[in-house]
Amino acid sequence: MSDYSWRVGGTSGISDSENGVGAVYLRKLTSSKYKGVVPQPNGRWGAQIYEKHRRIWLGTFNEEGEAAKAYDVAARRFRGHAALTNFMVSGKGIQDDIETTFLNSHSKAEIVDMLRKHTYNDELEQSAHNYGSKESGADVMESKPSVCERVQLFDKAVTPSDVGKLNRMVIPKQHAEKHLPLQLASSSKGGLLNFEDNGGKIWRFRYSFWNSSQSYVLTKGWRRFVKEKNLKAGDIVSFHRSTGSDKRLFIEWEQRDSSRKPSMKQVESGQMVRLFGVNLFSKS
DNA sequence: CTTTGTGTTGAG
DNA sequence: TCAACACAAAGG
Repeated sequence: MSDYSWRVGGTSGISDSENGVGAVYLRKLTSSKYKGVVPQPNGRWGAQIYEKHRRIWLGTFNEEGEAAKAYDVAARRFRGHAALTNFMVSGKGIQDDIETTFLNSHSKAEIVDMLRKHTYNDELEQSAHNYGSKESGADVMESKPSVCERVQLFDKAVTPSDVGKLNRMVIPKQHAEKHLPLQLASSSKGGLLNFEDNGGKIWRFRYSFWNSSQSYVLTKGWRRFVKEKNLKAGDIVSFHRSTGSDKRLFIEWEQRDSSRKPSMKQVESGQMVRLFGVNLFSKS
């Protein structure tokens, strides 16, 4: 399938030579008709997506279409359900299908890693199977606790004070009143709310309204989260809620920009064991 | 050796 | 943000 074709109208000279130096493949490769797909010199296809001025390589594929699908998956994970893709249908309603759930349950790094290793479909299928059998007992969530249908409530780029000495995070009133009615918390356990992170770990925060500043805040428990995740001002904290009748809450986070080398700090701070060998956001 | 995927640039 | 291009690094 080495469809090593040249671009239409391109120069025909084919210096097939392999002279030690210099002699390069100066022929133009046929560009792909798919978004996020680039031709490789050997006739295969590479997939890539950009974020924050950086290219994130999604791997190489034999078939152009496979590369395009890889891009689609990444686009969905990086840019949301409405992202422009090659094949997927761009819907805008509630995102509650299996694949969306799967994507929401994995970090960008994990998804990219699966794409590069060509294991995405297997993982997704595995997840789907798991999901289907979740009706039996009461301990099914054991293996993959973070996998369940969820919808995003809101994101917030944490401010310096959110990660500073005040040991609290302000929840924008607009979002608090719409998604986190104070009553929800106070009624249960004295203002305590439980959030589950990607690793399935439960974080309990005190949630209350401060009259002095007329703002909704997460207080007790927040500092621990900031410390363990090594949150820095500008990082994004994302809140989700399960779509089912059980009102489970989820909290995720991601760094503001990848220029601040991630791996080391995250690893050192404990947690974050799910970073893969691949240095997704760094150069060689 | 072959192939990847990064460095880089310039267009949109 | 995006793909084209060249090629050094990575892989076998």
